[in-house]
Amino acid sequence: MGTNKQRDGGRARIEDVAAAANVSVATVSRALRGLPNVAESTRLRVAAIAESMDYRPDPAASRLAAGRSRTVTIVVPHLSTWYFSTVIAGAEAVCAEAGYECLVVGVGNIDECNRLLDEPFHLERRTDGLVLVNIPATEARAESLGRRGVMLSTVGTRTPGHPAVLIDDVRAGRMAANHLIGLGHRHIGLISGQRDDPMNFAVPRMRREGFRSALDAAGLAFDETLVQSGNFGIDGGQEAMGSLLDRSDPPTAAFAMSDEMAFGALLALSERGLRAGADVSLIGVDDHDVSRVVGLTTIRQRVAGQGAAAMRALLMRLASADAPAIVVDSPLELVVRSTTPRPLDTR
Amino acid sequence: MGTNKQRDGGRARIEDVAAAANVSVATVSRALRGLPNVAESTRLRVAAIAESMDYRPDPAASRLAAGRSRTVTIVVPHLSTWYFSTVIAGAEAVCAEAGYECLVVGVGNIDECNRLLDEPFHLERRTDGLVLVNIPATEARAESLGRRGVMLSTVGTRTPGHPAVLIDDVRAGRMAANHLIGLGHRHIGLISGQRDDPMNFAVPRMRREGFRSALDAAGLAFDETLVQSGNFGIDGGQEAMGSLLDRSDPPTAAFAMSDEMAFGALLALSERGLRAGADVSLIGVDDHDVSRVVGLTTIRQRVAGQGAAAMRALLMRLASADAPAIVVDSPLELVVRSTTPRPLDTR
DNA sequence: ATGAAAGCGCTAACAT
DNA sequence: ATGTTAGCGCTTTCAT
Repeated sequence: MGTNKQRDGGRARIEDVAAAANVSVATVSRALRGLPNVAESTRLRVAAIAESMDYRPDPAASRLAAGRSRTVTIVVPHLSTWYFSTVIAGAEAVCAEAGYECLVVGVGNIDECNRLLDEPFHLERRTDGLVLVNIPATEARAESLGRRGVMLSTVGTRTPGHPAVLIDDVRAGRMAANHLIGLGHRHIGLISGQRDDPMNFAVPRMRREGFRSALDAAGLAFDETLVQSGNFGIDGGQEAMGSLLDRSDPPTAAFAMSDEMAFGALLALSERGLRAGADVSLIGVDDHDVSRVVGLTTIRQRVAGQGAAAMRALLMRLASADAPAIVVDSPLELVVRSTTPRPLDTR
Repeated sequence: MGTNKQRDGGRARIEDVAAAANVSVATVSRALRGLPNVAESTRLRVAAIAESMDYRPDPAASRLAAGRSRTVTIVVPHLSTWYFSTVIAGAEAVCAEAGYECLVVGVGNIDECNRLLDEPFHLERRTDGLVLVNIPATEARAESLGRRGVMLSTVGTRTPGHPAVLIDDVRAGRMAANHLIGLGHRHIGLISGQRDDPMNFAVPRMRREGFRSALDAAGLAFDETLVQSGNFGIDGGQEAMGSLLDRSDPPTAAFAMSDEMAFGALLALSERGLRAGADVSLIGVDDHDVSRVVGLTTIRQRVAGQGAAAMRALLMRLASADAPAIVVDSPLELVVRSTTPRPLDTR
């Protein structure tokens, strides 16, 4: 009765399926992966038998033999931030759907981040592709990854030749400023991300540029001293808004570069007995889940959608290396809430 | 000159290191992994050479040969929720520290979840262990995983024989209720998670039990009609609080089982022109990042610490299968803010 | 369309 | 303390 090496306790191996189907392991491998040169009848029979034996290829074996891992890695600066966890959620869903595994790694600072990208040996053969979220990858680093067979896709940054999902940050700044200007504000504070944050310095710069261009267009002066920087979280916003409010001529409105910073700004206001909307108008960017709770006006972005789009672009390139490096411009939308009321003294 | 099989473009293999160090591959393997029976001098030399060649073991090869993957998987119901993403952040940090990879999978509903656990074939050989966050695993499922060599560790649920990180949910409910009672409230609403949510039905039940026991101890009646259930997010809290407020005799205070539910409750209040603290007192559970922004009194739990602890327990058991199945009781702390002011009419 | 067989790079059992 | 060698389970030429 031929060799019978099937293990009892263990799982079925390709060899067991091959024996049960009376074909070679090569045929099983081809049949199950939908490769050409397998008779349709054979493919069906093998698939049925594999199914009945509950066979799953061992990923480690398949990786070793094929040199690809069917795994992608999402790299984010912070895992627990609303923005990043929402991007991850969007990306992971797409990833799972496609049968890929999804590794996630948080890089606390720029050094960790560069170490990761500079020594692709850590990644090589371990992951087929990287989704970088707000992680700047120089062209050189990207190219070195590419040479080692690691595909790239980014959210919030752009590396020429690789797919990217972006928002128009300049426009975001302009939309926010225009909303405030339209409400009659002439003295507007800017709660900015740190310009020297190496992690994603471009975002603060661009949103600020948009902000400034809106002021220009409205014939308003851009006052450097009304710009306060901090980290992108609640603390950063709280401190920045604190500085603005403690001026002798505090602004009548402020644009915070993220909703979390705006939350911090709210805190700074209430510490001083001031109320958002009534005393100072406030607008953020993101549309954080909690923004509607505090009535924060914001520039909404589709965060989960961005993660999903970046992952989709990556998987497409994994499927065929010469798939185009799509660049997605993710939509923005002004959501008006109570922190930017219509001016009472108008009309 | 011996055989020279070293590839030029590719990465170094163990064989290349062995050749360069004039030892066998076995010795390299032992030396690099810190196994016994390697002369210290040899270990040092091999390590230096491996370092200089920038050698990293191919994880797939090592997995295939060793049968272990040095990968753990974190399973959560939702990836983007504050609670879950914070647990993940805590766990991932520990994981990275230990040189393990960290897979993350979100299971939308109980079916997906059971499918995952019931067909460990997906997991087997793919992951060494599972950190289940608020995912109930029956003893049978846990045992079947164990037989297949997948270790288990849980957060928020407990499976006998496996490490777990828990809070005392009964106590959380009691602490919250006692705080409100101490403030003079006698008519208290309960904004509860769904009792029939199969995902983690035990939590609502236990917090409710603690809530009830505090009422009992204070000689107050427990009014079923003051319990409103909803999902654990903002929506759920908003609807539940809405129902409570629309009663003819609305409660003077409410206990929401999560801060996000409490955020929803705040929304319900402001929709009706009421103010938290002034009109209705409110307490939550978690100490969400944003809670201090809205001045929410809450029962703080150390969420990232829970993820870290669960991961640590898992890694310990991975290191030696007979490490104890630690059960951690994670601390709780009342944080009083403005939604539960001292009663003005007292003293 | 199918099969045979040579690896993939490492670990672990056994030998020395 | 070190070396030899047989796999781990799959993919992929190369035959047929």
